[in-house]
Amino acid sequence: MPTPRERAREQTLADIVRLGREQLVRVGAADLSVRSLARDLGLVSSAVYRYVRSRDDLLTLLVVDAYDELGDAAERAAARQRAGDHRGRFRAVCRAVRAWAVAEPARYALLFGSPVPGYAAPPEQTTVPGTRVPLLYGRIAVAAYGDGALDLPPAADLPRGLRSDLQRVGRELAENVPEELVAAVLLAWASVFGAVGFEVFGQYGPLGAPRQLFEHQVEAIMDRLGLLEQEEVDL
Amino acid sequence: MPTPRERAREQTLADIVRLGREQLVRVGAADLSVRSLARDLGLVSSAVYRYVRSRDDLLTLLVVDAYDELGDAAERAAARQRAGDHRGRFRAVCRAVRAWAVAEPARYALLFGSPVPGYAAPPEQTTVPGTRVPLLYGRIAVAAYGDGALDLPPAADLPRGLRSDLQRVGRELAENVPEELVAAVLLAWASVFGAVGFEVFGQYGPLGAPRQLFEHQVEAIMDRLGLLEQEEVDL
DNA sequence: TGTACATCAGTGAACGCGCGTTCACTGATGTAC
DNA sequence: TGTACATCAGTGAACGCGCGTTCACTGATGTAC
Repeated sequence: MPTPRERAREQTLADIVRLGREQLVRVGAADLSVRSLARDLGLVSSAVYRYVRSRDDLLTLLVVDAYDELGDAAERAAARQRAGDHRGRFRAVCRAVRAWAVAEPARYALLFGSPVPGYAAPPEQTTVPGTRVPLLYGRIAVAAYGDGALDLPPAADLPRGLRSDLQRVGRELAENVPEELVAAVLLAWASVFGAVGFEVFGQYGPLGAPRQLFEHQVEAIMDRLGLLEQEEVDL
Repeated sequence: MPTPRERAREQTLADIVRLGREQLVRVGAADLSVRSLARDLGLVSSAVYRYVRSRDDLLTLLVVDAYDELGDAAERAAARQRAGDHRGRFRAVCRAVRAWAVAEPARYALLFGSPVPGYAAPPEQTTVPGTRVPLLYGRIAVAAYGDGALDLPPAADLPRGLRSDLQRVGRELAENVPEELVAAVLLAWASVFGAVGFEVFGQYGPLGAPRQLFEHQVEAIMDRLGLLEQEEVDL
């Protein structure tokens, strides 16, 4: 049973995240400021320090918040597809990622753009939310592999250091995940975010139909990952 | 025949770019400041305005400088390979891009990371240097296509808006460039920079062998672009 | 070739602004007897 | 149930800092006659 004081505290903390989010959208991570957040809250600047140890702490809060919102959107999108439709699930995740990024360019930039000068996200707080999307891609690929719906490229002979990296990541997904699967997923993941980043950060220049380009790219990425169409599997 | 005054002016302008570069490396684009650059130059802050109209102007100077250095490195790397070795040229460009990005993370971030808040690069100054690398990829693919060394995916039926985008880009490369080639190059380009960005901005987390991963990814990207090995072409 | 004038790099003061963080404090809320 | 004490959200002043840009100025360099 929370006391009124406790409820007020949680309310204020929620306000801090909400208004911090809005400020992020307005001015970007580098210009995010405790004082201006305090003004938005209707508090004196020093009061914010009752809730947040420092500006870096505030940034971490917003990083985790953003990763979680993106992760939620991606996982919800995947869950809306039939479990066996691996290609549909992969596609849905890509669309969710792009939609979130286009709707929230400033927060996308906080997560995947330049590091904020002088700030390093503390891994113990950001690693778990930050790996939700890549793990989701990995689980989709593993499920497809289990169903014979993933056509991996022939095993290349990889150098030792890389093998052990890929094995380590693979073990976080499931047992006996082939290294080539992990490598293929990492490339697909980087390709999706490369395409999204180029669109959000304006590298494509004045392209008329960015959504159509992305749709086409997602199909190509799935083809190249070896993710088969349903009918190909049924054969 | 330049007067001493003119030579001094050029010298100072060069110093501004050089010290601006160093400051970018130290503090990042968002914290780049006219006053601190003036201190590095041994000038009073207002003196910098004899050379640069504003802080945004200074940023543009550094953006162009960085695009040109990257473009030079990529073009030099390509030129060092045999003209007919398309795969070798593509690989060399990727390695040059990654090497530059790893050596110059702050300048890579300026070009490909989050937009600097409140700053928009003027297209009339940045478009030409900014498109050197993608055009280079495009030219390599076109040359390979001409030699029968590019195995394009089957032509998909693309929506109209996307077709015209791809045709427009294709026309900047050569005549009669198939749309699928342009689409494939755009994806390869985004994939390379997606992978480089993930490495430079730390999305891969503590990966032991990032260079080896990248090497492997470049081969996969070339395979998936349809860029054939030499021996495959000779057959 | 020498002189008068124009150009322009660099100065120093000033404008108005915002920042993160600390600290002693007040007064309302919560708790133990 | 009532009272004494402890907790803690929020205040207001202060610290020391840095920023972009303008402006009237000085004095050296460049140019036209």
